[in-house]
Amino acid sequence: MQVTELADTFGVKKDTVRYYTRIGLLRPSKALKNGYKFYDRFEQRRLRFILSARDLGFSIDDIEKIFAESDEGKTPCPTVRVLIEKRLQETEQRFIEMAKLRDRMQDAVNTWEKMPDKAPCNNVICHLIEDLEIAQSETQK
Amino acid sequence: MQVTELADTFGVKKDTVRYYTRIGLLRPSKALKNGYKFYDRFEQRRLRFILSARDLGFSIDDIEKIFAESDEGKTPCPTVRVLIEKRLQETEQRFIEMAKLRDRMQDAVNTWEKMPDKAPCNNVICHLIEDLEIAQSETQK
DNA sequence: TATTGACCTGTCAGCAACTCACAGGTTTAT
DNA sequence: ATAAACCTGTGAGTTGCTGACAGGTCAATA
Repeated sequence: MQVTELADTFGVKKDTVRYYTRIGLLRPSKALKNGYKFYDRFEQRRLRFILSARDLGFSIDDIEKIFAESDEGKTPCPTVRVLIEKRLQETEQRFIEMAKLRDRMQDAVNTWEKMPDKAPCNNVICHLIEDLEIAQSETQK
Repeated sequence: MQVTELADTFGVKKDTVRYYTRIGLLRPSKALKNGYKFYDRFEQRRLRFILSARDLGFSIDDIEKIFAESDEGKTPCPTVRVLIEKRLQETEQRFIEMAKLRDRMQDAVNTWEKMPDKAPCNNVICHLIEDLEIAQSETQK
């Protein structure tokens, strides 16, 4: 299997496979006479693993660590358990921030509906943005 | 005001101010005799604006567009209204994806609690990750 | 056999929004 | 005068890809 077939098999882009290869997550042999890279069953398994781990929020760096351990014959499971805890916390955090951002944005849209456009005077760039807090506190009255 | 004081005033890093300057969002004069950049009241106002817009989810590129319009004397308000709608949708989308990811991760952690560590055999890299779907469907029985 | 065109390859550059590293200039205190 | 502390601008690195591109390969046709 070379890059195109591998990519198609797993539903990813060729460039993604090439990227994983370049950074060493995949290690195809260059056995083909024309010098093209050849991905055997083992590499296919590795790609499947990479994609599963990616879907669980592991970073490329995490996956490298996991591979390093399993390549040495050690079990990567304890590392995996530690890593996912960390990534889960980060995701939780980013989820919360994202929710806050969404609320701020929604508030802005709502508030702006009642506000007119204004040409910029020398002191103001866009009054919608700059007057937002004031406008919102007015609304609360 | 030079970079350090400006950064401290607005609670951002010097490097952030430098970055905004480098990409042209801030345009300090080089009036100081030692060649250091000087940020006047107007630039301070611009930085405040950048930070407000950033907090509302506008991208650097968006902010550039807004500045471009207001610098020409046009009102950026209509652009701002259009842009925030787009950004809000994107944020909503990412929020949803984040929630899904979080749930997948949480499921994995829960499932793994009942699973032992295993050394990698020649076919398996980390069975926690590779057996996850199987393990989860078993749990549902 | 030559040649056209399609397809395939690896490598380099670029994206967002910073952040870090670093060599060197400036200022202050001794 | 000199040393220490601080400040500056610029270049490179970060994450996880994605796109561009010049050139190699191969099957089919003339």
